[in-house]
Amino acid sequence: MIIQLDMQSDVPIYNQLMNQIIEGIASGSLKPGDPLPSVRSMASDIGINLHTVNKAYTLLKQEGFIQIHRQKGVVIQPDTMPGITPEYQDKRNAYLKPIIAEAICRGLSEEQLLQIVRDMHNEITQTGEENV
Amino acid sequence: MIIQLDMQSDVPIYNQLMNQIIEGIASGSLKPGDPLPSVRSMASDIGINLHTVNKAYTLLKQEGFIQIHRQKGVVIQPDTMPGITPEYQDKRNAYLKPIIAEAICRGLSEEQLLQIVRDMHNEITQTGEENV
DNA sequence: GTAACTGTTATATATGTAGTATAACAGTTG
DNA sequence: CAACTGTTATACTACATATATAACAGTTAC
Repeated sequence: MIIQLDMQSDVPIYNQLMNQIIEGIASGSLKPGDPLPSVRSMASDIGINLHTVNKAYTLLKQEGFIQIHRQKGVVIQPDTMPGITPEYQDKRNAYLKPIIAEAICRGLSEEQLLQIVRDMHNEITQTGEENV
Repeated sequence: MIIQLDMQSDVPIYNQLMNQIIEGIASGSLKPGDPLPSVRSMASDIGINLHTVNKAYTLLKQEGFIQIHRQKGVVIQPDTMPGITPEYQDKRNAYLKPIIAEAICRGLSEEQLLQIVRDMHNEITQTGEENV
């Protein structure tokens, strides 16, 4: 699990970290039950503070993507991954709508937009295949 | 042009305002050359500060969605709308990737995801038709 | 038992962004 | 001249981000 952070980005570090772990799960490079580094080692590995990692882990735990045990440490959700909740749908649509609206303004056709989503979907699901 | 703001949202007000104007353009309820309220009247209409509106307008101007004239006031871009720039593509993909990754984790199939995009695309482009 | 690790909590600080408030300037319009 | 326009400057509050240091409670290995 290689974490790449952009310190110049307007996206908060804890958010980038969350996204990369979620992308790791989506790609299959992180499988249910797989361990994640401790907050301290992850923090020193990527050169950030302990609390920033802890914030990302805590939020991922709240959303159900990981489990945190005193004994086993932090592991990718081994049981059932979080499903399609109404809160998730609302949040997803809220984030998706402005992106689609801007794409329309800039002249992207519906089919072009769908192709971008297809490409990105394949890019994610095929990335992890090599690492199996 | 009815602006609906969510003061409890984690999305900044100036950002919500930008998004709604962009959605207005995408839906066709705001057409090239259409005037927008002055920063002061828009601010008092929706009950926020002058500078928050000004920030949204200034950013929309920088991206090319509106024009600001001393004489005519603020109008929707009457000439060519901003196109598909490399910066836009990078930003769009950066925002799109985490959404798709989370959808995959939560068990959405590629086709389900595409259908959501189709639905939202139609929802936006058909909303404005009534207001023509 | 002690040492080294785990997540967790508390506190403090620095920095940047968001939002408001007030004021003024320069240009346009009626 | 009066009333509007966008624009700029300044000041302030509030909050989020990120770091730093420290401690606590539990687990694991020697």
